[in-house]
Amino acid sequence: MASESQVLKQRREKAQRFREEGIDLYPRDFKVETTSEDLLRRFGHLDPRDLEGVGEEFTLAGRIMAIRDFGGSVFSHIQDRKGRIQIYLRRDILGEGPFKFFKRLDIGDIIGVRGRPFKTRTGELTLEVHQFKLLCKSLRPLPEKWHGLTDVEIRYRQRYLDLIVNPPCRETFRKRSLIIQTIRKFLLQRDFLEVETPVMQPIPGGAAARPFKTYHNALEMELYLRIAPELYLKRLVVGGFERVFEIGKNFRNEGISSLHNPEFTMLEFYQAYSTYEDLMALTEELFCELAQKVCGGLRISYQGTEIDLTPPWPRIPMRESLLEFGLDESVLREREAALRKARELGIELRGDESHGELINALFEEVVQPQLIQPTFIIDHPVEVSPLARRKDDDPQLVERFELFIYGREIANGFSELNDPEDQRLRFMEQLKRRGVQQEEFFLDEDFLVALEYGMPPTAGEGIGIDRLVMLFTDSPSIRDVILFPPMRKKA
RNA sequence: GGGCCGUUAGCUCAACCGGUAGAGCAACGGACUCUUAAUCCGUAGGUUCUGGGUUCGAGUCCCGGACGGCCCA
Repeated sequence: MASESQVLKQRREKAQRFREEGIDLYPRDFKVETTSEDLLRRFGHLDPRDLEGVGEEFTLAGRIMAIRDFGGSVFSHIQDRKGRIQIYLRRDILGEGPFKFFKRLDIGDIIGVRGRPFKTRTGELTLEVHQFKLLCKSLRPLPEKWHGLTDVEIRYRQRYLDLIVNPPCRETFRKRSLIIQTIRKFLLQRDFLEVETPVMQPIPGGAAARPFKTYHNALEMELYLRIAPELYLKRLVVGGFERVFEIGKNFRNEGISSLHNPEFTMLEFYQAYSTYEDLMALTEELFCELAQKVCGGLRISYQGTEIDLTPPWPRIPMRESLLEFGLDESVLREREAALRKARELGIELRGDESHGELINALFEEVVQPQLIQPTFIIDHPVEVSPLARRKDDDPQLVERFELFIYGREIANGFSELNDPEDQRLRFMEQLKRRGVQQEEFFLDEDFLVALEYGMPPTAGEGIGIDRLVMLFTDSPSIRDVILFPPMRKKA
């Protein structure tokens, strides 16, 4: 660094003086007995007088977040993983030397304290410090204390600062963890087996997306970061793991937006001897449990809109949904009418789309944005669902559902296609449709072989965890629920 | 990829029509033994994102670039 700011220089000089005085700025192994939250829970409700009877001392540690110096006494707040607690230091309790030393500490330093809880005149539970120890010297000033840190660029690039000074940020990521734990428990309780399948795949399948490419030197082969775990999880169902799930990262080499991140976390689960109807019911159950645990009820607020998760949620066939939202019946009957309508709406098209693809495009344009309350759209065209089982009474449609909330796709599931012949046909059709413009040409023969050994009738589902967390934490952008979103290199 | 907006002290933000770049917090020195945005007195702190251009003079106007945000494809 060419020119260091004044504040940084002062801090380094101070640290240097401490070192010269023989003070260890980074000592090891300070044992903590309790947390701010624990003390507040145990003593916060007590009467000041009753508290005087508590002679016990407690040891905890945290980062100094505020200092109010009164000369002979100092109030300060320290922050640990559970929250903040006020501490109180007095010259006549600590003695001249230690008291003076404390006054030389900075906001941002980490200290360990031991003392007795009491209540101040204003009723705040406070630790009267009898001993303290510097545990880590901070060399940089923290962002300002009451505006906090608002610069989004710094919040993403230096997430640790966001976490230190912005409580809602900590809350969001705690909730993210709680959501994942709740999902895991929910599935384990239902006898699902948690598995891990390859992230690096020779043939990226299970979705339509551009993959990231990499190369393995020893194997001398090109590998792709997975765009979905689907085909591997179904191999496991063939293998007899009748209920499996995986929570992990998928990677799609596509644009970034408030709803899209190149790496994102996905839950996929597969349940044999089930249908998409079973999974819709299971999804309702799962979301209810999540809403209760994370938000305390089934009515949640997202970006100022109330979302009511009370089941059952409407199940609307995709074709019917088009009529419901004002499209003419002719778009369902004739491909030409659908194409005309799509053009009229300004949907970008190649022109050779199948009728089913057009219907799906019309749905996404016209209906999807209006699905604010939880809604299952079911029975998609077969052309946009190459891995789903056809409906027995209409082979042009499949047993599939997508869950939409706030106009966003949150979950996608279907009765799995387990007829290897049909699967091969469907793959071929996909390739025919996309192969021309896509340089990479994939057909997962190994997966087809697995299906030929026989996969029981199975239903499977994927849920985008990041979007789920956005919903339950009222976060407007996917970057708010990803600890370290990707950023261009700083200039 | 396109459009719009933003980037000024460590942080949050000002700066009129182009005329010496300022405040609060943080920091530094001092006073103060129940404060919590503590208070009071004093001090210091700037490559105004970057590179060009216009001008007597640019944080401000023009052009290029970087990074970020929002919207669109």
